[in-house]
Amino acid sequence: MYQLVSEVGPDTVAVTGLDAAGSPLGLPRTLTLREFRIFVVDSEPAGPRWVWEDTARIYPKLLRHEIRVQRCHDLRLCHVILRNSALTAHSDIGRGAPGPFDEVLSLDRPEGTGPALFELMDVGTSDAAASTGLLDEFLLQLRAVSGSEQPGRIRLLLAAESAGALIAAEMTHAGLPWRSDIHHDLLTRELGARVAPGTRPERLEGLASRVRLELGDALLNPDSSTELLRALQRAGLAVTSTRAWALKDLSHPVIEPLLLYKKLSRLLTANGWTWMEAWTSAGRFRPEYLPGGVVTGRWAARGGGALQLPKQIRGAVVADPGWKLVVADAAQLEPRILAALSADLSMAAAGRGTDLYAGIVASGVVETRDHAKVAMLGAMYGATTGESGRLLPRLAAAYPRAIALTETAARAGERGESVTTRLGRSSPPPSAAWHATQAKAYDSGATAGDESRARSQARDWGRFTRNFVVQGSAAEWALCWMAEIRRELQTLHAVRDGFATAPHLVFFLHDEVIVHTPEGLADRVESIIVEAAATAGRLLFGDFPVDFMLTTATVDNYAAAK
DNA sequence: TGTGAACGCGCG
DNA sequence: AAAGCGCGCGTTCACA
Repeated sequence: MYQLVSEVGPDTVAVTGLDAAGSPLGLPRTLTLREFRIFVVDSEPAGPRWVWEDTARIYPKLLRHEIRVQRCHDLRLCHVILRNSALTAHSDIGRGAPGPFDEVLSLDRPEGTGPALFELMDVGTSDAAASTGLLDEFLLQLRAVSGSEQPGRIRLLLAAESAGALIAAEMTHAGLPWRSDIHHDLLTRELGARVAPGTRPERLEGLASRVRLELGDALLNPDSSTELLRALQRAGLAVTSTRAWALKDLSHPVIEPLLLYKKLSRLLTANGWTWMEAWTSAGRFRPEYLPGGVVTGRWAARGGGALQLPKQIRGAVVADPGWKLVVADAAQLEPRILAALSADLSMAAAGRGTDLYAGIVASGVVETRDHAKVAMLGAMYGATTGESGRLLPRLAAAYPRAIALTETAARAGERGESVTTRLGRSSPPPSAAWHATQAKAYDSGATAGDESRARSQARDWGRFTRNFVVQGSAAEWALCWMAEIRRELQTLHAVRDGFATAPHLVFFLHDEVIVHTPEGLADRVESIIVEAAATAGRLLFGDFPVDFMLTTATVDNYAAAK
């Protein structure tokens, strides 16, 4: 049922079989990684769940030893969920004093460095003690789940979160196919020939000179927002910021070269040659993903800006010869999630078999797709002004259940309460400073300033909780989608096949995945991805009739996907 | 010389 | 004045 794995040395693990209740079936066995590899291959047909402290810490090492597992339970990630979830608030984990699992150790330490959690547990460092520390935590987690009001949901969430951790490590291991030669050519074409770091390539320097000339300031550093703002104001432009959107509609000869300078300067500093050498090697981009890195349950990434990969350079993501990239993104994911969360049949119907925003237009709610989109985003983000604010009443009239859900979440946040996603991830409580500001507004001596500060801060938190429910539930859908894709991809090839021969996930961006696959399997991969979206919808929302539509493309390079 | 805030911009 | 959510990262700039 379960196999509890603890690291007891650089190349050894202790493994203990557990029954469904978490009771040990024997004593821990200490195995070298070579032995463990054989053990895993022999055990996998029985479908065990491998329980360990921290996937980000142990699994990269296993992958380097060609060890892959189907399922795991990540104690670190699951602890965070159970500790905060309203569904397990009455469990020992929910109520207990902070322990070693409340430290966010692995977020700050690269893989394989620093002590394992059990070493901080003050239980001794023998193999048995290491296993005992993890087992105690696992038992607490099992009890928290079984004692929850919604054990099915929280159990699915823990499984999905853990699957995500496996996928993240596997994606880093496999890497995103990257053609440095194409990247280099693109940089050279856009910026000019490569020059030493700290200096500007020819084309960029030319643009900087034009900006200086048009603003009559020969010493201006266009990278300094302070200097730039003063120079723009001296030139007679009524601006208070140098952001591109604030400049784009102004009529002045400096604007065109300045906006181009900003665009290219960003390319150079964020994804130029320095980035290429730091983050790509041997034809792969290997970012480090951080599952659970965002409070809502979205992933974050560290180094290389994996989740900000600009469209500008996606042409460098190219399938290997004889392979294809299957790119899929969930169309209008968050509004569909909102429709299902709120059981709003009208909104679900608007998205059935079609672009959801187009469906809103077809229902006569608003006139254009752009209006439908800006109104929906405004409803989910809490916009009150501008076009979005003006359109909101029409949306509320057409989709009262959906809009009521967002409003209810916002009001809860304004009162300082937490909100919970579909599967049971709860928002963090506001800080002590937040409560202090609220309390101050109710003091007898409160000033108008105290009151408006408190109101504004309450609304800020309301916008956060309003969005938390939708963004967090969408993240859960995406994790289930990806876990299903991963599981089904493995039916396409023998279990022993590695990343060099079998289709595998190589990229994930909130509501979008890329699978790298041998050309001949691309059609079947695409079907798997589409079917997995429907499965994820059923896992979260049962029979509620909401479509999760995808845009899919089988391409040679990522830029061709959109 | 190091540190952290502010700014700006990339992604969803 | 405030102003729609969530992130990471590079640069500048003020300050210890």
